[in-house]
Amino acid sequence: MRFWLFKSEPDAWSWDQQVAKGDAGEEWSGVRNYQARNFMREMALGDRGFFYHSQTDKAIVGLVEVCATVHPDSITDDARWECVDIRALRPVTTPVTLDRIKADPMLADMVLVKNSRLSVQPVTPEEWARICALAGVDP
DNA sequence: GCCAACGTTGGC
DNA sequence: GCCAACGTTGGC
Repeated sequence: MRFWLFKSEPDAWSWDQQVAKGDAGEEWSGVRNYQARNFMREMALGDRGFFYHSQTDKAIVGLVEVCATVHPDSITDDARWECVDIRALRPVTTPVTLDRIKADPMLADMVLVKNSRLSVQPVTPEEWARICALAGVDP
């Protein structure tokens, strides 16, 4: 199993909206960046991810699971763009903020820190375990 | 609201 | 194929 991070502006698509979709999940549509799309192509069913709120919160607020592998993005006819579906697994107990991540030597190399603009990004198993511990949530 | 970083587009 | 111009993102 691999680990990922999905970034969203809460004004556009929030954790609460994701939770409201239940186990059926929702398309992670709207990604228009090749790097991000390529990561989604690598995702397998059951892969886990962090749900990160950019802009206002700047924090990881929940855990998600990939519930459909890559398929055409339904909101465009442009065949270049594909996406996966994700569903909410559980919320974190303590949101892990960007400041907290930057302050942690174990997390200093995260893509979130190195390339803040990439909206879908890989997370290492070590980073996954560390952030789950900080968040007070089962991995 | 500003600005830096970065990705994409299009002219050559 | 290069590179300047432009648009977008996201932290501050």
